[in-house]
Amino acid sequence: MAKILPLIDADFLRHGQDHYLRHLSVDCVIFGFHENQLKVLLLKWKVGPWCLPGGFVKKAESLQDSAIRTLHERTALKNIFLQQFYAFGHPLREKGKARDTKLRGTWLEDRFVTIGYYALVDYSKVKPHPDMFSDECTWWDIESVPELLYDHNEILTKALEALRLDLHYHPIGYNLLSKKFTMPELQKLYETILAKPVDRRNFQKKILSLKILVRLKERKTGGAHKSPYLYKFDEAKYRKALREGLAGGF
Amino acid sequence: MAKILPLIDADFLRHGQDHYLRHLSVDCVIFGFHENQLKVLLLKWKVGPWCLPGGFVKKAESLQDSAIRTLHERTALKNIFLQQFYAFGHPLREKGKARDTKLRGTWLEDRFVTIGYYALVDYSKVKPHPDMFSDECTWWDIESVPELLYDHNEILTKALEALRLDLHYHPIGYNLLSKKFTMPELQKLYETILAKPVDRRNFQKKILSLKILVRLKERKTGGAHKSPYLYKFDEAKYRKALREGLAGGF
DNA sequence: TCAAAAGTGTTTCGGATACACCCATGA
DNA sequence: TCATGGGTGTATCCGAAACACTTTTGA
Repeated sequence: MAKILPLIDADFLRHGQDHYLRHLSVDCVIFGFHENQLKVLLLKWKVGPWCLPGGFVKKAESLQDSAIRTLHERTALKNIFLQQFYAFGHPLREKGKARDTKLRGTWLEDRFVTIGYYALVDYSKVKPHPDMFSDECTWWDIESVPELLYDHNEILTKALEALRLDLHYHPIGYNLLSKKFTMPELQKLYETILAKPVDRRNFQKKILSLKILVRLKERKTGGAHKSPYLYKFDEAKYRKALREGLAGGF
Repeated sequence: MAKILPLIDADFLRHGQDHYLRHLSVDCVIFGFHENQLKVLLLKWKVGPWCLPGGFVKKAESLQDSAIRTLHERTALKNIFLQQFYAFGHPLREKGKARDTKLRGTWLEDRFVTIGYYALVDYSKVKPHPDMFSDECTWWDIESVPELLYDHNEILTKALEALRLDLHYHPIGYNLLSKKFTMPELQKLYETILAKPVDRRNFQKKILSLKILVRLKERKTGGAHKSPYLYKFDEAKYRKALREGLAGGF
């Protein structure tokens, strides 16, 4: 569970349980990619540590819709790639929660089980949105994430593992990159997620063999060296690959 | 959510919410293997359809422990291989629940989100345990599972998909077979889970290359043909492979 | 003109697949 | 003795990995 404070007001504390499912929250690990760095969107309360953006589940809302809502509130994006990856339910996962006197006697004092979702978004399209109760909402490099609220570091780690596994079966990049991108950019994305280097030429061969990319006439200019081609995803084939998985894998 | 009726008594209906987390349940897809058939353990209420064995989450209990408890109640087994695979949270997933008048006005009338676990157990060691509220608790062939309660068919399907994926990264069989088993038995297990035939000789080479099996001196006698060797898992190497994953995959 | 990045091959290797032969067993 | 299933070995293929050369660009 995240975003207790951001959501807290008197009414929410008293009547939240009339609108939301008790004991249940959704946390979103929002991945972005910028300047050859994998990023994650974190939220900071006015008082307290950084945490994952999260929310609660309305009484007539699916888990997925709850995650979509949370995501929209933070990034103002719609049609985001979203994947459920794990449910965290250790009874003591919310370390330090009991000390929060504001919650005493409210439904938020209870133990929460949280459903983890990860999202892949286009960094350039996101205007991070702190709400009125939180100080900041910004991107962090994946390697330099600070100590987070509760078990959120663990959730983040698990999200990254899930993403790595999914990488082998699903085409990613469509969601993390701009519409047009270069092959080196896509390669760097894979390298960052997998946390290991990949041979430039073999990568190109493999990714092109998936037949989900279209090479454009344009090249990317402005770089200090030979200008690389721009590519975009073949939407139809990309969708098909998403549905059916990548035969070869990665 | 499953096992509403099996657990129902007046006290549970009235006071269940004092001991269990509301809106939250755990469902277990228990896989077994017998006579070259992948099986799943299903429960039948005295009134109503077949369903997955499930249970509720105690207030100070982890999701995993809740699943372990459920499993123990049905199979009397401990130390079971257990894997969380998905959380099912569609608000209308419990189709037909509203019609159940017994639940009216109780905490069970509410919508439930259920966490799906699958388990791999040694068929020969299980004595299926219907409790006093349920008629039957028996093994079903995976291909001939009947129409189940709520969205349990969907849950079962998803469990099977998860098992298939995990198969590539984790050594299974240790949990589904007896201590000693033959190579053809293990092969049939893989074939049933993957739902496709595998070449006998290539299978043997591959599985042996994983170095997690030990061939025993004994052979299995009584078959109508050449007696196959018996194998067992090398416990240490098996555990290592479970932790670190199978390099080659399957 | 030159260093660095990008485009486009070829070679090599290992694992996966396909396939063949012999052996043991109970009917 | 023979049909069937089980143990073991070899040839082949394909994708992955390793590697080389040329081209373009701004500094």
